[in-house]
Amino acid sequence: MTLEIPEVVINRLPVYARALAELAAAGEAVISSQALGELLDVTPAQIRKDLSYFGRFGKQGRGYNVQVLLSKLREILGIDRQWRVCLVGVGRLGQAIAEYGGFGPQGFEILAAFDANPEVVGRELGTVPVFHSDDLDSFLRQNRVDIGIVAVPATEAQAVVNRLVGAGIRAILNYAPINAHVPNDVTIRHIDPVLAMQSMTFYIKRPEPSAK
Amino acid sequence: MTLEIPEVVINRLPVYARALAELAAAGEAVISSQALGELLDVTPAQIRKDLSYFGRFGKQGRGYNVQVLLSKLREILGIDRQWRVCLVGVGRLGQAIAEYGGFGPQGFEILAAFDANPEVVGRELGTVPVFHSDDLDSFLRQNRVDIGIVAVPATEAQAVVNRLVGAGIRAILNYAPINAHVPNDVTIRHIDPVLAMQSMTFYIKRPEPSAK
DNA sequence: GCCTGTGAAGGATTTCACAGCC
DNA sequence: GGCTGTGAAATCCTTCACAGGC
Repeated sequence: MTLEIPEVVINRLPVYARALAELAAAGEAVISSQALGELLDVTPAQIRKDLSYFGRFGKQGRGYNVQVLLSKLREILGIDRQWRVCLVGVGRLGQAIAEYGGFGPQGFEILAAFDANPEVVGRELGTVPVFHSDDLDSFLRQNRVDIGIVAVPATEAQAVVNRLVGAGIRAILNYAPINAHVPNDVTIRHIDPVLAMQSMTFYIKRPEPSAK
Repeated sequence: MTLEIPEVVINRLPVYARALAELAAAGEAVISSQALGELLDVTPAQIRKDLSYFGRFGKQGRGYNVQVLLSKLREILGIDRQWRVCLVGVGRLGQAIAEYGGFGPQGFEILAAFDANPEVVGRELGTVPVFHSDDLDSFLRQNRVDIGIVAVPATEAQAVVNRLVGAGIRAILNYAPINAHVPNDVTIRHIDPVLAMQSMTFYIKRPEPSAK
């Protein structure tokens, strides 16, 4: 039914939602695609087109009601509910993720973390208990987990992804510097600051010394 | 001269480079666009087209010499040299970034970090000295810094970006959850795990309970 | 008068398909 | 025979521009 919605569109919706949440917090009641576009460096036409995939949320002559549009977007994205997350890998990066305060308030609850290192197994990171990696599969069998976060070394990442996928997890946030393979029905996103840096240097490198 | 190269292409090159580095480390001498594409979930035609923006690096009938292509890509991207980086914001996230071992080996040297909190000013994070934010501008005047990393709270991020841009920095890696504005000649990349999570939930949310 | 929603146009990116070379 | 490099075709995405409602 719903004609295929481009992934680029889906990726922009959370940005819109975040801006709307800020506007709501600032007490703004209404915003036009023009004004929202200026806030986000996006053309107004793009915002309107993106939203039109999902319905008609604005009022001609007025714009969008901030609260209404925000709750529509939250519903569309599925961020109007609580999501259960597990974290695999409790090295420095994994610890930072577990103790990072940004997921909880957005509805992503990290239930448990897993690692093979006896130094961390049994500890708690903030409120996140750390279990042994061997217990990952049984944990996933006994608890509903929606999303997996992978923060293990590159060499182990594909194997961890495979275990998560095998246990039925359909969304993975991967911090390991590899291009992990997943089946079509699994969504994966990569967080890779080094790749981001490496694409920026292209633009700032001084023009070639000369023709060679 | 160089006809405009699409940004999507630039963003893929570091991925290719990383895979080639792994292949090189594994002792592979030659790879075809077909085989590289399978490794990376990219079509062979796309790899060939991407590379064709920059030259002719392959041999018909054989494929690409791994070492040669890798060093070409490193040169194209500008990751064949050392880049000087400063970090602004030494909260939990900033500390994790400073102590993260992934940048150094890729040629990104974090020279200094800045924060206003007296608890951290004067300390060292790994090998990174922490200075007071007030000293940021003078530091940037006295030292060549190519890239800024922003890890301050959302409320302060735009102001920090403005200071970096004002000091002549032309590439910024932003970890703050805002859409910072920069002039056209400045490149910015955003690292935002929450946005990544929020775009995945769209795909895993259960089908609507029913028609309403 | 202002601003949305949307077909249609335009532009960008990807894929095809094949000539040419190893 | 295998594989690159590349115009041309196909697809995808963005922007235009305007009818229609507030």
